[in-house]
Amino acid sequence: MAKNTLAERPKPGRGGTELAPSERILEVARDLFCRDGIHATGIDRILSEAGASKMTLYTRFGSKEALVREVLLREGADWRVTFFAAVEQAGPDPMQQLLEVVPALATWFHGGRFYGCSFMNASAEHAKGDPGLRELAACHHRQILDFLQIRTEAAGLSEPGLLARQILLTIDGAIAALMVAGDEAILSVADRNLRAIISQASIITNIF
Amino acid sequence: MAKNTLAERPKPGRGGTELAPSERILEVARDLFCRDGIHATGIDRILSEAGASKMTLYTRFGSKEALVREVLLREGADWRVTFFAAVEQAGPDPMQQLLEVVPALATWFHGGRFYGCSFMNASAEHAKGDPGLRELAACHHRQILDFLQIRTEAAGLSEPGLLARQILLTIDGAIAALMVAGDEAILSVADRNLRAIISQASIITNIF
DNA sequence: AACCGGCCAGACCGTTCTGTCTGTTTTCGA
DNA sequence: TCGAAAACAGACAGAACGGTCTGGCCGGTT
Repeated sequence: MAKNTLAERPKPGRGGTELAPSERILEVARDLFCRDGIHATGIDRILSEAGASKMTLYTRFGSKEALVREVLLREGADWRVTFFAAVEQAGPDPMQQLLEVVPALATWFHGGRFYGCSFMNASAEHAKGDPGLRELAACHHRQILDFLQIRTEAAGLSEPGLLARQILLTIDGAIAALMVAGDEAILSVADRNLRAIISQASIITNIF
Repeated sequence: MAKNTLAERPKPGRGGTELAPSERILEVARDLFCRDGIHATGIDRILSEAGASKMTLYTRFGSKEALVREVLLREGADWRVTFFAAVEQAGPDPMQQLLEVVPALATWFHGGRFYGCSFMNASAEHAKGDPGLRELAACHHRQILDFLQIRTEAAGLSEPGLLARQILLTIDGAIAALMVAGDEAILSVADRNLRAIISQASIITNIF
């Protein structure tokens, strides 16, 4: 009978906070997609770990593909919040904040939940050039770029837009290399690259 | 009847060169794995496009996983040959060769067969931290690093080992960003990063 | 008290996946 | 010319996949 199955249901919330089933699905899917890959993670596994049923998933999200999309949106948004906060933790000085970029990556990497950039990972395991995926990633990149450019402008560095893109490229490289190699030594190399790029923009500025 | 099926078999070689079935499997698998992803590419599709049979695949390679491994080895080796040749095409001067790194990436990108780094892609769609995959990627990276370091030493740049790693990180970032965004404008940003890094190493050298 | 929307359990469907196996045809060297 | 090896086609198995559907249990609303 199903009389006691619901009574034995795993407690949804720890410490008083109850998460809705669709929310648990989103959280579990995010973890599994990032850790093991999207195609390698089946619906059934997500649902069993989230303690949710298929109906909940398909009424709330519609399809696995739509779930992937929402997971990417959430993961990107959360990443930006965390990353931006870590950078701003360096203090009010924009230059100090820019130099905090690599330490912020280090914090992420050492946090134990580092599986690389979810947009890179998603792109890697889908047909290259997928327009929907490209759009999501472009939106994510655009917002990081804006955040960086505000700092490069405030720091009075030359060509702040270009410099922001240079810094973002350095971040991308560090994330990709960290995911593949899992070696934190890459971070010091990235830091050196970051400083070289910034100092180049500083030198040009100081000349004028 | 199967009397004429083999007679209608697609010609294996164009222009006189006949490839062995296992070779055709390897080539097709490489294309499909890189373009569409490993998990998204089924055995049957590889075999049908290669015009080979399952028995050939499983007697020669043993499993899909082993095929993936061989594909990665071959793809990495071929990439290095092509990339190194493109860099050396710049002439005998090591500094000129180092500056040719980004144009070499541009050639690859515009070649129409650009699907990003196969090691990054494979890592992205497998469990993060897979030791077999890490080893393959580390071997690939090591060989690129050696190639670069020979040039940074020959160019008389300071800390050539570190500089080689800085350049490789720049390459990784450019490849990752190119795969996700598909926008060649990234290449000019990468070129600027490369020059900043090299010029930093030059300045330090010239001081002493 | 009756009801209704949200959720769950799990059966079920058709498809696809990797991998095995049988039997036949081609190829090629002894 | 003959026989072994290689490669073929394709059926098959067992599992997993995404997705649909039924039926039942809840808690909150009226």
